Amino acid sequence: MKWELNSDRPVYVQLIEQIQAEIISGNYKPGDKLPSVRDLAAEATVNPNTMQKALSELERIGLLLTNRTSGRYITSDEQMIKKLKAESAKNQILEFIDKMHQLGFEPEETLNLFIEIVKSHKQD
Amino acid sequence: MKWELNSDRPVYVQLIEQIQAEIISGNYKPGDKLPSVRDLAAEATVNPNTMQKALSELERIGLLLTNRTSGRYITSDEQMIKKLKAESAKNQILEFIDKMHQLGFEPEETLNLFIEIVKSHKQD
DNA sequence: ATTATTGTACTAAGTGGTTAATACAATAAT
DNA sequence: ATTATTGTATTAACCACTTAGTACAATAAT
Repeated sequence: MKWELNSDRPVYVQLIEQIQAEIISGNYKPGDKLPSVRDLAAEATVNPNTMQKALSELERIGLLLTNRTSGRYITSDEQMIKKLKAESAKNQILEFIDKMHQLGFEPEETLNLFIEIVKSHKQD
Repeated sequence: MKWELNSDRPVYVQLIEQIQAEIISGNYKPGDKLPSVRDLAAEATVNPNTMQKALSELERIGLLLTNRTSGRYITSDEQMIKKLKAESAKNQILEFIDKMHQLGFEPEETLNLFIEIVKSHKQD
């Protein structure tokens, strides 16, 4: 797993988002075992405490489960993941519409611009 | 002007974004005079230093101009604003596509979901 | 000339996130 | 039984952001 971290927002929040995205997108499958906190921290070049903070939060949400010393696992609740995926997508879209609206674009214009850009990117 | 601030990210960054959006969307017109730092700070219930920091940055970019004691003004360079608007929109769209891709959606799927949501929101 | 308003600068204190270093508890592996 | 690996907890230090309070310089308004 490759990590993309910057200092714009708390690192632990970015870790949460990226691990969650890996689960939602299916790169991490339900039931998969995660590397240890220390390994994950090393991989992301982050302090173990910071990684721990992110994992605890994901556990609180229910996306991860801990088996004391055998490690941490992705939830096997596929329904939950599916639901989370739909929710996340909707939130992203609404947030996007809102931001574009703040810039002065109505949804129709936004849609047209979006189509434009997708087209021009296909040609690459 | 109404302000929407949270503690997720530095306040001064959010101030920059929101003032910039007001200019781009045309709510602030080229050449318009801004309220004083103190007034803006009071309006946003933020410390004057924080507002000052945001305004300085916008000035550095060239969006604002200062006339020592007569106050601050929006740039009259309409071309610059227009350009910024196009750039901002494109960045928002690319960022959005990227986030959706991280969730496992290809641009086509994203487009369909987007259309779905815009439709369902029209019916409100 | 005086006053009020403007932007600007500075210092001190508080908070939250991050790193570092260390230690402990539980258990899988041997 | 012993060892290694796991998650977890604690303490101290550092840094960026924010607030608070104050002060100064320039100039528009009077």
